[in-house]
Amino acid sequence: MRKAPQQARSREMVERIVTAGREVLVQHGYDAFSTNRVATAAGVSPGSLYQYFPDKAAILDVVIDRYWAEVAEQVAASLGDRIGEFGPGMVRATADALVSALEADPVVLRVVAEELPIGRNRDRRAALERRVRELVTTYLAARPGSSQRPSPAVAAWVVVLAIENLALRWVLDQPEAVSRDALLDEMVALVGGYLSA
Amino acid sequence: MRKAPQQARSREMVERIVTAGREVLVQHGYDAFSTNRVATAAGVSPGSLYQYFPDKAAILDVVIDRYWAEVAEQVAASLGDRIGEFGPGMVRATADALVSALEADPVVLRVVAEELPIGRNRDRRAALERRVRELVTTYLAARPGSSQRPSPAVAAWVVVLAIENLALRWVLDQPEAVSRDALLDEMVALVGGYLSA
DNA sequence: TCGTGACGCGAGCGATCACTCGCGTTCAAG
DNA sequence: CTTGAACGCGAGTGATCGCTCGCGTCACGA
Repeated sequence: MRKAPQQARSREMVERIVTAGREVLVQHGYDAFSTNRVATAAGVSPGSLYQYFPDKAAILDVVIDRYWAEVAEQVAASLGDRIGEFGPGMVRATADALVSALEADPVVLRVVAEELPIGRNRDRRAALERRVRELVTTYLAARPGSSQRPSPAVAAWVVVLAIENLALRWVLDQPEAVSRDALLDEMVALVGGYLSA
Repeated sequence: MRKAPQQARSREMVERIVTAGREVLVQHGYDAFSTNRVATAAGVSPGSLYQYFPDKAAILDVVIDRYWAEVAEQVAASLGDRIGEFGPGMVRATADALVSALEADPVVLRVVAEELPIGRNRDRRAALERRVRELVTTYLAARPGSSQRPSPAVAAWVVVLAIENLALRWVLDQPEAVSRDALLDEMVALVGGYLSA
């Protein structure tokens, strides 16, 4: 941010810009995400954009940050709530939370996950994964069936990446052969089978 | 393609354009992938590009197509060779083939998988996945430990997506905690544990 | 050898882009 | 009320973009 908005009207303007950025992204796609278009959609002059955002990418980053932060929040919350539980129910609940978070706004998800150059998401998604992975690591280290073959950290890496991709692709591709319940069943089987292999 | 090159020199020019496109993509990134730059890198005039390519995206598509087709070819070949075998060795060999294929040109992989709008890759990657998934489906349907809980098609979907993401992220992120052998071990454990869960 | 179509060229067009700057307006502190 | 800073504006700048077009060159069948 070039400078911090101090008055209420400027804070509202920044909000309008970010919201408009999200809308332009969803409705017109990444290629049409131009500063002039975002400014028009926000009902703001192009010059006003640059009062608080250093460049076009900064606007995009805020939009992406907000999306992934929201997803991370939901998953981490669900995971944190059940960190004491053990067994398949906990896996299922967490997977459910992830799928639900991704399902919440599939249009934004599609744009963010399929149309954007992934490099832009990389840091944010890495943060989401790291956060979840650490929770899973401590969970695995504490679970009863200890003396696991892979270290908790490695096992967490495997589980998180596998589940993440399954959830992402299920929401985006909606494979008709796999119902939502079936997806969760397979996730539980995948994780359970792996950890007790 | 706007029209097919008929003489030898024009076929060579198309080749130079595609090769130059790959180089521009690798060295300057997606944002700098402009027709003028590709033409300059190929030692060709901008006008000549449009004799055989309808637009900029077509050049990019050929570059991407070639990359994923190569990966798919290697994985499918390895999978086809061992379609009769059963047991963890087959899983490991196939995973090894995938990792090797991705390792072969990590620079192109990084650009293709991280910098490009994924929408461009989508069809090609979907083709790769479908091809592999079908092979895995027939493999699962024929394997001894039959009467599996999930249908072979669903199990193949799960296994392919999980392994694909693990391989991709391992090659791209090179997590120091996970050696190449350890990665393959975990993949075998993941698949084996899942299928016998 | 000649004619014809395939080929290759590159200046340049119109459009769009990210971004700036000078000016008028609004807010809030004193 | 005064005043200076924060704010918002939008025409405009220079650059770059994808792409075209008219012209000269070359390969090849007859």
